[in-house]
Amino acid sequence: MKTTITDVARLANVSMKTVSRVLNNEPNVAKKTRERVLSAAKELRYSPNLAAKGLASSKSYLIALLYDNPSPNYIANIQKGAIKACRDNNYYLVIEPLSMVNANAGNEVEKLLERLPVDGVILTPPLCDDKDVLSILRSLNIPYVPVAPTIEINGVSSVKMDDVQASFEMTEYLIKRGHKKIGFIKGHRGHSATALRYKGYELAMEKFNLKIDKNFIVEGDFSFKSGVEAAENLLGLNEPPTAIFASNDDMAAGVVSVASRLGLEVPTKLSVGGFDDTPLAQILFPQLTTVKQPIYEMGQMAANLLINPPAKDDVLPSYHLDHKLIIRESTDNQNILDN
Amino acid sequence: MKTTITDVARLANVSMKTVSRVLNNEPNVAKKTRERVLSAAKELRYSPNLAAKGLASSKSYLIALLYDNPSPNYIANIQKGAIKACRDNNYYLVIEPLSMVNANAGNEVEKLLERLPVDGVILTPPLCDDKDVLSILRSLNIPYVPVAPTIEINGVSSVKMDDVQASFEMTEYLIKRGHKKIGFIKGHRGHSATALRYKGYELAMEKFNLKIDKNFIVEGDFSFKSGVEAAENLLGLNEPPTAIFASNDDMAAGVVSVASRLGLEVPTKLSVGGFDDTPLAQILFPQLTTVKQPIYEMGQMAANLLINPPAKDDVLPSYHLDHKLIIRESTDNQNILDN
DNA sequence: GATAGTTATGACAGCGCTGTCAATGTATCT
DNA sequence: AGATACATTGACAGCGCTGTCATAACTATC
Repeated sequence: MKTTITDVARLANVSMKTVSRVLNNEPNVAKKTRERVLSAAKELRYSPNLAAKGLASSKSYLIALLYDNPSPNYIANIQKGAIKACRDNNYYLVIEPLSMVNANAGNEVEKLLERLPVDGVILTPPLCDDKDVLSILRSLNIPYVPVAPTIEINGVSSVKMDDVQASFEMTEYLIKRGHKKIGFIKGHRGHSATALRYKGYELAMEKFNLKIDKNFIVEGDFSFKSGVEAAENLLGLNEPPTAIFASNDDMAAGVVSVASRLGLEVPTKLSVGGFDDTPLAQILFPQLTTVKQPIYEMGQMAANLLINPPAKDDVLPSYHLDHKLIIRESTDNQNILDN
Repeated sequence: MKTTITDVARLANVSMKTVSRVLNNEPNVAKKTRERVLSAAKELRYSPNLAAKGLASSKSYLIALLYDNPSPNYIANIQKGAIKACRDNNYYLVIEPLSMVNANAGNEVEKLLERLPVDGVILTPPLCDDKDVLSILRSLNIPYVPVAPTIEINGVSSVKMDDVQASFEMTEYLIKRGHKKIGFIKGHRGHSATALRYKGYELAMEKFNLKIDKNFIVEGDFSFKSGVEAAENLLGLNEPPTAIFASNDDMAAGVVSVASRLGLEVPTKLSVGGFDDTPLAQILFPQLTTVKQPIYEMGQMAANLLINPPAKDDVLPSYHLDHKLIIRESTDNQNILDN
């Protein structure tokens, strides 16, 4: 039979309430008492019943992760991060994939959350910018943290990375490797990262006084196929770029595949940079130089913000987490410098 | 304020218990009463409090998904399936990634489940074959369903697919397309699917009286790299195969990449078959003919078995779910037939 | 119309915990 | 020492629901 708080109380010779105090790290318990309770709990292998705690305290110890993101890799990492934070705090993560296709994501969320009284919600893109979902959450009075949102919301902290800076670094890296003619493949128009990543490229080019050739900027849509088309476009130019920076790995993979077809060896004849550090980046030959987003960390931070909310009177900033430039085999400079 | 069962009872002019009966589809409620309660509940937008239900009924309405699988794609699909089943039954899914690396997965599971009294656990490979985990589950008396387990457990139903049959079908398909010299790349030795998939290949070859050239069977380990090596091996033979069936998509991708490097056009000069239908299969050029595992369905079935367990006196079979041969661009027969 | 059998309903306790508030113990200050 | 503050503890109700069991309202039977 499951041991209850009463058992522990009896063994430690204190009241239930005191046990509860100890187990929840409440103040005002004598050191000796605390130890006695702790050892009793340990001896009985006591662990509290979540439902009972939840009922009594009207907390659920549950965090929900809402997402509608086609990338399993992204989700998996967010989940891992969020789980980490939950474990560290004896919370649990429930996940709820949503599809915004049928356009009533708001409704779905409402039904879900009315039944399951979670203590907080993590919102991933593109859900974090969905007005319906946001207003439901507000009306239900459920705390939430948007991950990488496009729009900032007053009084709500969010977690994000610095796409501009990351993109800047990749471009700068290519430049420092000797490249001057750097093609850039933009992402999907609708996606907020698209503009930011291009901005970073622009800034780096400007900083090093490299003029941006209009022909070197091609529009993609984050798909492999669009990468292929963009690469054909870029590499078919009279004076093709010596490096191509694609705004995500899938498109970079497309570039690599075109280069291979054209007999253009990567990285000796063409450097290729990606973005995201998807598993693909390591599967590819050569392995892709890319930017690792702090996805895991964002998940962790988001859950943490929900579990241990900053005091109300604090500012509620957006937390920027660190990305990382991952240098692999698809970028190099040998030939460029020799030319 | 949240509406409670008492509010509904008052509005419908019945007792709480009757409301409870109606809402849980218990028998012995007069039709009129039922309708009255239902409309009252609807009017008040009532939805039950899970914690309270759980406490009173000692059920949690929570299913846990335990996994330690490196493939985000696999996990994402299992999750989606399990969530579907949960939603249909007003259950929720909590996920718990585990790492067996530190070898005390059993311990971790125990701690987790002592605290969170879930109603059932879904186990994915390789966790579903971990003796420690299984024995913990049994001792905690928590129902569980293994997904694609290697070993059968008495009295426990599991869900799986028929790897042998799937592999047979792929091989048969290649044969019917005119191929006689079919290379096979095996998977990782430790993985149970490895032997099964090879078995299917063997059976198909036998059925069509094709003898299996030892040189055509190469060992891989499910990684892209091993696919590359295997392909170099196979395509370097004096009389190379006209088709290569790799036991997963990553290795098949390796084959495609080697073929492309060797100027061997796929599928006109070489057909390539994969297994798993990962996202990679569609990213690749040409897109991969492969086998789609019923991952989603397995997740759904597993959750369903936990939520609505078959009567005890029923047999507890393993449920085999249907895979599907997905024919894309990497297999063809034109040239083969013309030769 | 009285009896038994069945169906429909409600009263009430209690699941295991925490919040509130009152009671006690201990330290500090005049 | 007595008063005041503060730290420590416990009694008790009640979170929102369901299980149990008693009761009421029917139906069927003779």
